[in-house]
Amino acid sequence: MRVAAEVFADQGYRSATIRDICRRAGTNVASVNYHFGGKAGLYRAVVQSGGAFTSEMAGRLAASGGAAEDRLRAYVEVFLARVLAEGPCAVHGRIMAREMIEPTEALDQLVDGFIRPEAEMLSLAVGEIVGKDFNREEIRLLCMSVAAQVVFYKHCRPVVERLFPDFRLDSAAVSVLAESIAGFSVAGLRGLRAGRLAAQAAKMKGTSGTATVTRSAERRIAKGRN
Amino acid sequence: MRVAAEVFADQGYRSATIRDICRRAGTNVASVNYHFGGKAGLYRAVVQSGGAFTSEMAGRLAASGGAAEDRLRAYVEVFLARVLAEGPCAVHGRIMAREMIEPTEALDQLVDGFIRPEAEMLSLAVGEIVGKDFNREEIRLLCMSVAAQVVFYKHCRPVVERLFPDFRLDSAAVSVLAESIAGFSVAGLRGLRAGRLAAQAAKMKGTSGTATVTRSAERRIAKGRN
DNA sequence: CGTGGTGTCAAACAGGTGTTTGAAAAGAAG
DNA sequence: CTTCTTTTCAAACACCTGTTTGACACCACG
Repeated sequence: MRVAAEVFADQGYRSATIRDICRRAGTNVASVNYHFGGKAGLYRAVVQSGGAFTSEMAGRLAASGGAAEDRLRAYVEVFLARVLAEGPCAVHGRIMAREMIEPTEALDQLVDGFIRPEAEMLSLAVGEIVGKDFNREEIRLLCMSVAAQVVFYKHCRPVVERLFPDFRLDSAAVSVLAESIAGFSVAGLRGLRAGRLAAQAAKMKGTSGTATVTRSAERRIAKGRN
Repeated sequence: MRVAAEVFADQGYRSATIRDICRRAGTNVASVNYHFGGKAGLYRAVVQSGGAFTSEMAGRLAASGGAAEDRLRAYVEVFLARVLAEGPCAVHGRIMAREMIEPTEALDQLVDGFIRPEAEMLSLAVGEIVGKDFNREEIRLLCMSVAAQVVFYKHCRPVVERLFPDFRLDSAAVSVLAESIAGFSVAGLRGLRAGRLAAQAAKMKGTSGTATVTRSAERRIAKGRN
């Protein structure tokens, strides 16, 4: 039921009431219990119904082909467009955002079915950009740094709107936003790769390395971490 | 009431029931209406009660003093520590996270009282790092990219835990996490600054700069720096 | 002792929740 | 048409929500 997806999307599973759903859908309250076995069954059906997104993502990412940086740019673009999409075709993204904050049993299947494959693609691209000198845990953190920038505008939109009332997210703004996120991320990954390479070169030579590396290394040490 | 803050923090305003709060607190259901005038009054009192955090943040940021990159690192560290803090002293952060997803009237005062001053500090640091060639809107986006990486681990923790079951967030992990976020961000901001400078230099020389050209120029710069 | 104010409590209230029920309607098969 | 299954519907059910109520205990003060 489309209206059920809509209501679940912007009210959350707990706050949504089947009476509201049925009133909007023009049907009876008892019908959902008859066809789905209850509110939970309806929700499960809604969650499982949205499955045309991963293929779209995979398609665009596969089409963009070769260069890792282009794949990352495509990832940010597609991911952001889906997450910020308006209208009825965005309910799946909104439900997923809801699930992240108020997890139900549906989150597990959502993670395994949608999020994990995308994380895999992102991880490959990030790994290529930073090079072989980063281990799996480091790459994992960097992937989350990239993905975080996208979901931020989904999860913190109320705060952003209050903080910058003139900040609008029309389709043009989404484009420059995607470019900003992708540019920042690519620059960060490249910079980290360069820094790691320089640090390794310095270690091999036994010298103290370039100015840039020395600064961040000194900072790490002088920090006196507790 | 501390237990009220606790319950509000991990149940949300709507799902939390005053009966549950009062049962845990060992008091009567009517007392909250007597003292606070209702559930909303209790919540307002709880939200306003947590006000010792901004000063701590401001103190550490002021103490770290001069270099913009150090201030950014301090920002990430303090922000992340607060956001991921466990125990009773973290309820304010958790409530703020809740407010971002399910905004109530309390969000406005939360934004003006806590978030805006921190955003101001972050904006200053980011502006210094990227240099004068970025306008307010660009810097704003970059600030959100930095902050996004921190709040990500708050908002998407359920997803992260399901995606990487071995990913633990003890205090040691938080330290390396902060270092990863800060390092990635600083590298990104530095890279963007270098790219912008190179693009401007190219434009002054009369060469036409499309996005592709700019990107390759960034690449040249990033490689040339080491 | 009495008195008024203050805080606490169990009970009740009015409204909303998901679910169940039993009857009525619609449709398919003989 | 009859019979059977499938679907729809209004009403009721049991439970939970925030709030109100009126009685009861406490306590300083006169």
